[in-house]
Amino acid sequence: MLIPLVRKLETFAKMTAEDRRTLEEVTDDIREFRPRQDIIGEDERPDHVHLMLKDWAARYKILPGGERPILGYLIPGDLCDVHVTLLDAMDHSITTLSACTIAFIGRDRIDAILSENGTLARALWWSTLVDEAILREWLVTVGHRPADKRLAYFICEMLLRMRAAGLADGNSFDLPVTQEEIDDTMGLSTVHVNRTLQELRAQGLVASKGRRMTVNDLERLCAFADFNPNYLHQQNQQTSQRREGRHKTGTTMQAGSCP
Amino acid sequence: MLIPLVRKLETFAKMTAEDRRTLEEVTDDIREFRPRQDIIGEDERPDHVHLMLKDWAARYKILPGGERPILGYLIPGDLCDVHVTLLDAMDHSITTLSACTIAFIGRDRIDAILSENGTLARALWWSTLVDEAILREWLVTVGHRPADKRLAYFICEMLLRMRAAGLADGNSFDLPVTQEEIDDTMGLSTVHVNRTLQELRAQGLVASKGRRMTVNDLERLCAFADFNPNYLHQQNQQTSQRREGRHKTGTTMQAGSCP
DNA sequence: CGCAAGATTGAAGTACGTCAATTCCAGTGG
DNA sequence: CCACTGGAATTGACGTACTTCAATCTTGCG
Repeated sequence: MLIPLVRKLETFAKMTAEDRRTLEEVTDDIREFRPRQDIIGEDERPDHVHLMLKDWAARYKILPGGERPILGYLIPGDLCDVHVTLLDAMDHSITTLSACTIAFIGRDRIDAILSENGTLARALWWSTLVDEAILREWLVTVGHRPADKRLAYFICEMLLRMRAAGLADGNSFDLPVTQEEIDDTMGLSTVHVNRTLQELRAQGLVASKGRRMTVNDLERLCAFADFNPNYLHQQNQQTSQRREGRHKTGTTMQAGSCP
Repeated sequence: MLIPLVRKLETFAKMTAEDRRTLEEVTDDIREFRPRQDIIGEDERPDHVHLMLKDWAARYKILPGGERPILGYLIPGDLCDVHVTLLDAMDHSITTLSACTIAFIGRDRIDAILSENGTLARALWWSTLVDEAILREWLVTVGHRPADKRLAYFICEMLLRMRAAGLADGNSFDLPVTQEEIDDTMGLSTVHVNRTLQELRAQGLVASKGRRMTVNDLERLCAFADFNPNYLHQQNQQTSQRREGRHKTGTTMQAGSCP
């Protein structure tokens, strides 16, 4: 269950057996969620932190006009807001997309880890910095790139993140997201997302059947999207992949080596 | 010099005299910057944290097409990335807008504060969470609101942040930003920013002469922009303003009370 | 006073949005 | 095994908020 989190943190620093045990001990409150069920709502004041174990969730806000911008996706291994408990209340909501498994970790237990285990504390802080970097890159993409590059960028990012969690199968991964959710994410209309996706398919950049997204040529897709993966800070990714020998396919494209 | 930082942190928790002294001791490396001078560039690996003391700076990236999206503004009292030193390298750059005064704080000194002073550590973490919340709200605004609301939102936010730093004079504040920089921020063209600003002025919502921005009717501007200040997490702002008696004008509009 | 940066204006083009059907498809029940 | 159903994907026609290009005007400043 914890493999995605451990894999992700190993991108930053080697985890010892004890670190892993600490993480296991702390994730004993595991809950199941239905699709499209709120995990936490705006204005609530959480006393625990959520760790995604299976499937995807999304952060969102509701605008007065009824629109529902999506602010980020949480995939297995993502820990949501290590320090939310410092805030007065949530300024956004989090919902599941598909049926999800999520661990609830009490704030005291997180605080204990942060103060007692230097390696883990640093790794967790590192992951929050990466979350913020992702947010910045989304801002660039949504605000300054045309529709086709937005979608290409989104697919690149999610593939690399899923890889880092050990959940991609070479160049394809499960994308449990409707086109309507993609337009809430990228600030486009459903119609335009649909047509733009068709274009990407027509150019042979991606293929998708059902929820499965396959990137035919990651190098070309990255180039097309001006995707520079440095913001994901996966600098150790290549070595960690090599060490663990996870990938069957010998793709030339690895995180960190996009043009 | 430290008033903006202290004021800001007091939004979260009361600072003792010793906390203030700690902050003062740590800000002994003060440097002056020219307008539009890079403070730190993408791919650099900083070994210190920057604290804005005077005037504004901006985070930005450079796109292959030459565009220069702005990702955030740093105003006096803003501490940039308390934990950057954990990352391999900067994924964006920071530049001054006008002539700035900035304190450089070594990573060891920040780490010392974080491990030795609980109150300050919590306050600093709180401020990083607020930074992230601001980023999320920008994403909503840039991706999902029309041009006129984007600008209105931007002006609301900067006024409230400047107030929280004690740098607004009632409803007006110095906005050392050109229209071109606003369009790099909000993902619009210069021409459209210009026309939209004129519209806001024509509706009597704002007035600006030179670098001075004045909000004529904050309540109306907030309503127009669907501005909900909860994301700034200034919940104690009202009390702290009352306690310190900073404001001359008796504006009805305070952070936390937007409709 | 004069220069360069910034603000403003006009005209023409386009990427994207909206509305409204229609088709596709996974899951359910018979 | 097939028919049914509701959500999701797709398509077409049309409208518009925004962009681009290219001047011109204004302002801060040495």
